[in-house]
Amino acid sequence: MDARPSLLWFRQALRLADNPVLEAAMTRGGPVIPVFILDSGEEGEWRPGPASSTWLTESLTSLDHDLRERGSRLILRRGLAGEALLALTRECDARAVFFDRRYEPAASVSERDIERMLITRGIEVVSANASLLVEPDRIATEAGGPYRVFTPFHRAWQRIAIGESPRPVPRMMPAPVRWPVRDVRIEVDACARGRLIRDGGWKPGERGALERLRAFVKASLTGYPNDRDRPGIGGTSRLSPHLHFGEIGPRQIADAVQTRAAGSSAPGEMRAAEAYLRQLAWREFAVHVLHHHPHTTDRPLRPEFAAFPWSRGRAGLEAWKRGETGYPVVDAGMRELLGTGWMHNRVRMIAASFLTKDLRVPWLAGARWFWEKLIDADLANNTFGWQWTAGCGADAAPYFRIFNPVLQGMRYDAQGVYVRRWIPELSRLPDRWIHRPFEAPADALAQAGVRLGRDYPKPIVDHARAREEALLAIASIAGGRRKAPRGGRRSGRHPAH
DNA sequence: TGAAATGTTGGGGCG
DNA sequence: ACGCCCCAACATTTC
Repeated sequence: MDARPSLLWFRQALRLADNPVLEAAMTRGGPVIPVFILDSGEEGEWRPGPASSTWLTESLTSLDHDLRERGSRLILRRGLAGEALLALTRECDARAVFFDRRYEPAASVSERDIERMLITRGIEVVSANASLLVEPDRIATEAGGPYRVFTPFHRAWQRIAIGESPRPVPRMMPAPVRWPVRDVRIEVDACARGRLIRDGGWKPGERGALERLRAFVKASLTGYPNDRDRPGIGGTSRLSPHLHFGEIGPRQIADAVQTRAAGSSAPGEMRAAEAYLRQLAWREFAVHVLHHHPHTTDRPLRPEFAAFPWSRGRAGLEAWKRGETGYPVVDAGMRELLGTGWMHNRVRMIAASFLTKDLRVPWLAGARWFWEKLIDADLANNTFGWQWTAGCGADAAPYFRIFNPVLQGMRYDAQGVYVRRWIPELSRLPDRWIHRPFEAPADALAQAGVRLGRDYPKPIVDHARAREEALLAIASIAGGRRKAPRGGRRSGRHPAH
């Protein structure tokens, strides 16, 4: 057996259980030396923002801790990943480098370059998929191209993902190693826990991810189909940041969910499992689309949207960012984002629809704000979600699908639990008005202690009118095939206008 | 993974 | 008893 060490280059699979990269490295024999490299070049124009970086720091600390429990540790390096890996292979006399594949444009170009460079230097390179049930190149349409519609993608994905996905492998540990070099340094400092992490109740790292999965399967999976769209209820798994950094893998999640469903006689359990797995499919669809259309991080998938008449003003965007649009469910979401680095998915859709359609702010501006503030910021999912909402992406909602923030609020937060949590100044308003304080009679506002325009803003746009204008805007780029919407009346019943 | 406008239906009040 | 109207409820169409 070759006693020369292997480098285990952690990228977005920051875990020790069900990690095919670690498994491959350990199977190969010889010492395994774990390393993480902070290289902004891997991220291209989309460097992680402060929220995501905070999580990463915590996650690396956690991974290092887990490794140290068995006498190993995580080497951290800064700089170009290729150079750092080459230097480390020399310092350790490593013969091979193992890493987890990534699929974002910059990262996948980078890893190909690095692989080629290492091979020319005589280093063996092994990569593996640790992030997806189905990698983006494994699925193609009849015509051999990438999918652009979810439903057929989902069918194809299910055949592969559910049919042949092997059981996850248990937690593995690199054996204790006496480092052959002295100058490798761990720079992960035990920095103060970020406010977002603390206030959001998060626990970055593999242990936190597994706890979250177990709690979700036990307490919330059964109710998932009903509860997942209600932001006032903790009905979602909240695994998104853990998944993004690979503190847990989709195979572990699918296994836990299916095991639960198989062990139950209740028919609802199977339905719940399918509903949740479907969300994993959406996640992988986003990766599929970005992988095959790398320009979509900055440009619409549908080219006709390059001519869309976006609004130029900044005021709407700024009010949206602060959570001061005057539409409670939108503002609650934006404040949840600022306070915890996370936002319920239903509310993400509502808030994104409001920005791109009611305010007609370019989707990229919203995508950049989410990118900066989300602890689960993920290039494929963020890009996909924004283009989907804006109507310019894959399987996009037709542009005329415009969310009504009042109706959405009443439908999914009927008791106003979510709005009251994040907008306490409205908390004494009765349910009837909680999603439309601007329509509440004066005495109801007075009784609740709300002075509109002082305690809570008046709506910055009239939704009914904004909707008409958005429909006109889409008609203007539709090549004259679409007729302009009828009517165009103002609602006439809006106190703020 | 919409909303609003428009069309249809059927029960009940009422002359 | 009957036709007419109103309108809520639901379905369909359109944006």
